[in-house]
Amino acid sequence: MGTADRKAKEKDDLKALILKGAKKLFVDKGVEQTTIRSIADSIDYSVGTVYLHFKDKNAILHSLHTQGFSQLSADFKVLYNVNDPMERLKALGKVYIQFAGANPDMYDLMFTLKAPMEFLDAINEEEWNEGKATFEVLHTTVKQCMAIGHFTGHKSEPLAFMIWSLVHGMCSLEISKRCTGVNIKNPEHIVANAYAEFLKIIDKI
Amino acid sequence: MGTADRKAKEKDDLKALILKGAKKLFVDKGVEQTTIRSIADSIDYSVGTVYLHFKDKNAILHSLHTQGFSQLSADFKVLYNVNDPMERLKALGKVYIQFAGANPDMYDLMFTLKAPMEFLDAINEEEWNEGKATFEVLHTTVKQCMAIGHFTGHKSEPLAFMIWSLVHGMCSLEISKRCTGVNIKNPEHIVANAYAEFLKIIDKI
DNA sequence: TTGAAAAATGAACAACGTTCATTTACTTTG
DNA sequence: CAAAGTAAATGAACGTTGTTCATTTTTCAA
Repeated sequence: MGTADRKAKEKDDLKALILKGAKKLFVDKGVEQTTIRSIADSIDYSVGTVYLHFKDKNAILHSLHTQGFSQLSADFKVLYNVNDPMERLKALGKVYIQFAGANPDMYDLMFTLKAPMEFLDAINEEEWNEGKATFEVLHTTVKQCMAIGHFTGHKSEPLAFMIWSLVHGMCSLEISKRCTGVNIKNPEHIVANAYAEFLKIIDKI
Repeated sequence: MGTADRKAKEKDDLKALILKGAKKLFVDKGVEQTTIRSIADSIDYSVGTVYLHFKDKNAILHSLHTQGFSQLSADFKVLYNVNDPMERLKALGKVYIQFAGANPDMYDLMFTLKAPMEFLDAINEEEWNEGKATFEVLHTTVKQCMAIGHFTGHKSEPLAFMIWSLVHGMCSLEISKRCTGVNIKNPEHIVANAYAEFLKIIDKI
């Protein structure tokens, strides 16, 4: 059935078009400006059409969140060239921080906002594949560091989670504007400076 | 003028009553259920009356956020008994994590949600006094640790921020449900286990 | 008692996510 | 080719939300 195939393609195309409009609005204006109506308007379709392709707004935000992880994975590609696991670990954090700084709304969606997780709950999905894959990159690197003699006396998984928390925490505090107004001397460099302290530490342990 | 004083007191009383209703709703049902209407209903006043005492919803949420910091400060009081700064630093993180675990919505409001910061922006307030005071507790403790020979080669402020980020990051990931579904072996203990790794580290550096 | 000032009200507004009866477009069939 | 049937698209309508403000009610000094 050629027509059925074409129909299926058109359906996929429209779904992609909706996501494209949603992504542009999201990146340009942020989450709260990304309404179903504004998405529909931006691609010259009605609100009802959006709901023919997405169960609800959480489904759209989950798709955007998945796109964000694709982008982060792409950013991680430069790490393939770094053979020394310790150097790769250091670079990993740096790339992560750069991603968060360059895409604060997307970062929020990926790691803070409830919408993507609510979508997973709604479809009875236990696993968070995007997060799992990303954590695995870090965890693997930590294990490789340990294999060549670093971090003795530590457990790889909690240590990896600690490192994730450390870097996530900095990004989170910055994005939610908790760094300014706290009497920090150079608030604009505090994340970089704090990360530098972390780098000193992992060379010592 | 006795009547004027009484009027002022009644005004303050009603403001406190609104906050009390808001707090109960916030703690019991979470942020999104804490609507102006539900607050007004819970104390048998109309929506308009709420707006006579608070500029907008952000003002209410900012007041609740301040109450949260009062509670956190109270929780910190047990630390006064801990004389050794290193032990106090370790206990500080523990109390912080316990607070976040016991009051996830309040923690979110204090350290993640935009509302309280938007309120400060709206009244042209540059400083975030609640956050500043809390960070100062940590920063002071870190400086005291350094004064007795720990953390040599580190800068107190970025290091303190790094520690804050580390602990905040763990709480944030847990509250936003980013720990489960990531294939971590004991997700229910990951925060405690990761904090244990941190404790090992600060003893080494 | 009265009238001005203060306090409280709740209907109304715009914007949101969401639904669904209706209309439009397309495909298949006789 | 026309008619019937199916799929796609529509947008008005619903219930909530934060917010406003003309109106009503209450308070209190004169």
